[in-house]
Order: sequence, then structure tokens, then C-alpha cells
Amino acid sequence: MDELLVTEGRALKHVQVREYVRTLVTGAAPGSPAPSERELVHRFGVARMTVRQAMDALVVEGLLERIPGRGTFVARPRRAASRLTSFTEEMARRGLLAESQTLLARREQAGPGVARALNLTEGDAVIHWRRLRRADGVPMCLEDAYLNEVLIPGFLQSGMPTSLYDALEVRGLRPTWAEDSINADIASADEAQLLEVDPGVPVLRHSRRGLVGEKIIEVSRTVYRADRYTMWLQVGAEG
Amino acid sequence: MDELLVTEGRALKHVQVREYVRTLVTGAAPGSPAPSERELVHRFGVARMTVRQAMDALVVEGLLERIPGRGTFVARPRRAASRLTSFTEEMARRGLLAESQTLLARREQAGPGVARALNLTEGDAVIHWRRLRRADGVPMCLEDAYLNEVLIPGFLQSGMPTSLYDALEVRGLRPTWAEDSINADIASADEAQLLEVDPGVPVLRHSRRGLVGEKIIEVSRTVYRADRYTMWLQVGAEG
DNA sequence: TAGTGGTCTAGACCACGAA
DNA sequence: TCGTGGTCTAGACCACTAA
Repeated sequence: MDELLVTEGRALKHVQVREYVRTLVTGAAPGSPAPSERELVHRFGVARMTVRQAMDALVVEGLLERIPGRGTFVARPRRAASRLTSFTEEMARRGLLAESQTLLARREQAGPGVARALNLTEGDAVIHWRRLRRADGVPMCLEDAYLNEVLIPGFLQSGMPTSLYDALEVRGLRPTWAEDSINADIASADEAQLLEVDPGVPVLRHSRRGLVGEKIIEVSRTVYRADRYTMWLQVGAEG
Repeated sequence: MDELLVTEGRALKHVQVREYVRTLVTGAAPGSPAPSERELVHRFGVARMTVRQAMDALVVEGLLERIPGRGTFVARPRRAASRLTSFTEEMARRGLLAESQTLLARREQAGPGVARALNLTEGDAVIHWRRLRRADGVPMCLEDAYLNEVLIPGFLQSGMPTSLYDALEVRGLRPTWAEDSINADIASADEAQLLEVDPGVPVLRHSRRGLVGEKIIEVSRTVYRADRYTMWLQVGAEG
């Protein structure tokens, strides 16, 4: 979407219409009517095809929904996926209060595994952040996050945030997509102690590589208590 | 996409053009040129806006890519996700030969859990298909799939296919998206015997609800050997 | 019946890329 | 210079919904 760059100076008409409708529509309740195409034709003095081009973009985006013979309406929010959810957000959606206890937050030299995952050279500086995460007070998972220090200078000095994804977002580095792997295993003695379970109980191991475009931002390894956590996913494209 | 229903009789022009281009383009190498818009205008005797409408759909689909001043080309395949992969496809991608042994294939009355998941009433007819799935000869998982019999009449009589998703596809019922839940657990005695592992080893439990649009097609519960299987995912939107 | 979105026409000018 | 896609116009008829 490089139209934004063009916007200063002489904005394209369909972009003007699109952004006008977007401002009307963001925050509106799903099902609210958007302006009709012909109304926008009169308001902007453009051809109907131009209006349709603008509206098409918003429909593809999932913001609007057309109903023939009735009108155009604010769509119900799309099925997940347009945004990677953080642990904090995920717990909130389940009605649980997320808490986070930092066990470790320091600069380290990347080991071989982390270096490969972050596409760095072994020994490069990375930020290692280890947290025990609780939901409604009960340990839920143990997370080790690794960040490429070059991309996030001064991260450790800025005071550790509550939500990693929020902190990345303000830097424009919130991952937009991720490569995940998920496996089942048995809790080690150390993990069991921190998670307050018996050693040998089943756990879910989740590895994530979070990216913005082609840039690898974050690599994390999380071990979840299987008795407390089931992962939910929505996969696949919209029909 | 109800254009398919309209196609018999009088097909819409933009659909004709779109499907013509699609046949030209499927199987072509990424980067191959598609016909130019003006060429299609002449071939079909339609307005350029009509051709653009057809091409727009293919661009949104991710099949084509426009390059201003140069032309329209076959796009590189999108990052995953546009298609739910079946077990057979997934194993093939890992270079493994998938085999499937049917343990059970019959008509049943839906129990409470399956009924709820398929949005049916308890006691409604469902197809239950249980398979032991191997990769390169070694047991990988045990899958129980449930299908709404009303949607797939005569499924059991048609001879069990190799791939459920292929069989659904020819009926236009291949799930386009799914709601999944994933958990870690311990193999039960029965599961362990079929999977050829010791009871109590960790397993990954995967439940799926596969949908086409709003229609629930398939519900499945699969238990994977954790020593043989790690689930890979790409999550999130395109940047 | 009036309004909506869905489709379609027959042109036009522009910026850009390749030759 | 010529062909490409990007944008835009000023209409038109249709099927559908709601009053």
C-alpha cells in the first residue's frame, strides 16, 4: 500500500473515498450501514466505478460487507489471524488475568540454535527474556524469548514492559506473522518446579519465529502445562 | 462464490474471462506472463473494466501479480494457509510416504460431543471413519473423523478414498478453514498398542472442526506420537 | 415503487518499462 | 515509441429488498 506515500500532494480519488469511508466506519458497530455508493458519488463528484473501487478495497480488507438489494454494512470482525495475539491478550480473551514474572532479562551471546533461528551468527548479541506466566495466579507456562539486539537497541534499559508485543508495536516491530512448531513432551525437573507440577507430567512445547515482512524479530520457546492450557487456532483462508 | 450456480445457463462475462485465465494460468510457472488486459478485451469482446474485474479476483486470490508498465504474471505461491493440507499432503511435503489403514468406517448416531461440534442433534446420523496413519511404515497418528451424513450422501458406499480432503474436494466440500485445538497428553493403553509405543508416552491431541464458509463439514480428533510428529504452522496475515 | 448493489459499456489520459 | 497496467468518466440495465 504505497498510496499513503502518494497521499501527500495529490491524493487519488478512490483513496480519498476509501479513507473517508474508513474513518466513518472504524469503531462503528458491526451491521451499521455504510454510505451507499450513489451517496458517495454525489458527495465526492466521482463516477460510481471509482466509488466501487474504494469500497472493494474495504470489502477485501474485511471491514465492509455488501448485501445486494440492501446496502453496504460494517462487517463482523474477521476470523482471527489478522493479528498475532500475545499471551496477555489471549488470556484476556479467556477471561483470565495474565501475570508475568521476569526470571531473567539480559544481553547474551546467541547460541547455535538461537543464532540460526534469528538468522544471526553464533555469538552475536541477543536479548534473552525468561518469564514465568500465570493466569489467575496459577502458573501456565514458562517462556524464553530471544530478540535481535540490533533491531531493538536499548530494549533492556527502557524497563521491561508487561507485554512484549505491545513493546514491539510502538517500535513498529510487532510480528505480523509467525512460523510455529508444536510438540508434546514431559516436564523436566526444573520446569516442573517452576510450573508447580510434578516432574513427568505432559507439557506442550511451542516454538515461535515471529516476523515483520521478511525480518525475523523474535524467537521464543514456551512450555505450557497441558492440564491448564489448550492451544486454539483458526487456520486457513476465508472462503 | 455463488457464481458457480449461475454458470449453467448464462455465465457472467467477468466470470467467463476469469475462468479462462485461470485455466491458462494454473500449472504455469511463477513469473509466466498472463494475457494482457487489452488482449482479453479483444478476445472476449468485452469492456476493459470487465476484464479488470476478472483479473482483480485472481490477484486477490493470489494467483496473479500485476506489475505496472510490464504486465500481469503468475504469482509465486502464497505463504501457506490458502489451503488446509491433508495428512497425505503434509507427509509428502516432508518427503514421507503416507499410508492409511481404515480401522472403522460406518454410519453411527452422533454422541453429545460430536453432535455439538457438527452442530447436529444427538442421535443424528454421522459417518465415523477411524484410521491408523503411517509415515514410511511407522505409525504416526490415530484419527477419528466424523462427517455430517446429510452433506455427504453415499459416502460410505462410494468406496473409501485415500485422502478425505480429496474426496471432499470433488464434492465441493473441501474445508477452506478450520478451528483447531491442540493439547499434550499421555497415550492410553489402547492408543499405545495401535501406535506401537509404550503406554504413558507423551502424545499430541489435535481436534479439528473443518468448515466451508459457515457449513461445518468435518470434525476430527487425532492423537499423534510426540516422538514422531511435530506440528508446523504459519500463522498471521500477509504483510 | 424507490433504493441498493451487481454487472457492463466505450471510451479517456496517465506513468512506467522495454526496445 | 509502443504496450502495459492504473485511474477515471458518465452513463446503462438487472435482480433484489423494503416500504
